[in-house]
Amino acid sequence: MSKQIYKRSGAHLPDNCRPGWDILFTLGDKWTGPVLGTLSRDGRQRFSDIEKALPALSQRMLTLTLRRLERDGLVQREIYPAVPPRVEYELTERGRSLLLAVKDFASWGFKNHEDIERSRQRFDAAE
Amino acid sequence: MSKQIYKRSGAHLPDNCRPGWDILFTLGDKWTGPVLGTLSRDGRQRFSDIEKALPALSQRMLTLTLRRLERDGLVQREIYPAVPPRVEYELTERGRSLLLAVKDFASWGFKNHEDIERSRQRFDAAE
DNA sequence: CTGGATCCTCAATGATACTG
DNA sequence: CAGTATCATTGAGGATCCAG
Repeated sequence: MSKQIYKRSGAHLPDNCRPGWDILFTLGDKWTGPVLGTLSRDGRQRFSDIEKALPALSQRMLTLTLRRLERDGLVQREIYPAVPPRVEYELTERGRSLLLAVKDFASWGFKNHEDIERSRQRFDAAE
Repeated sequence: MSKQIYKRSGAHLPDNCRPGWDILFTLGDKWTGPVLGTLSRDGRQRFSDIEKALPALSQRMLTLTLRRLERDGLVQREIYPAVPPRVEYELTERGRSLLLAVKDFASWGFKNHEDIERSRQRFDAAE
């Protein structure tokens, strides 16, 4: 058995939409977005570079997030045998294509986030 | 202060992408997708109808999920004063437009889920 | 430097009982 | 019927220490 690096899944989704929706469960966890974004913006880089780019992200969560992304074939990991170790990460073709798709989707968020904020404030004020 | 119905947030995201990405944190929780999908497919309906359509969803989580969606202005709630109570839910215009955007994005998932599955199996087998 | 192993906390979810 | 209140579970995420 492989080590469990992730328990969350889209298993509760109806069969007919699971293939499309369960990627949302990957993107929905806390650090997948920032890590993908960093790799997209700054290109191939080392573990410690990503760490520096995202100070709030703990070492442990960076490792886990990268493993999940590697497992899904969104990120490629390359190890340079040396002392001290040197490991570089880079988006795969699939990873880049995902980011393009997300970007289109994110534009909905940009267009609507102010309205949503107003909606939330109205709702909270009404209680 | 309003009752906390949700603690999760995109607060850790970089300022420049938070407006676009934090909707993913709403969609990323367990039941938002199924509930939106049900409302989209079956149209306006009662609390108990949604419950029946999603047997694995507990009453409590349905209530919470609907409140969050209502708070974001994605779902509208209408109460008919009567005994026994009758409450109907329906997607708002904003909710429908979100679903359209998700649909486009989900097509990436449909196109890639088999490759991702294979990638996962390879990764798990390699351990 | 990379990242595995442990322990700990708390938010998300589930289960159950109760009520206007 | 449509919730609310409570209690239990559990898994994501954080902190720290250790190792090749």
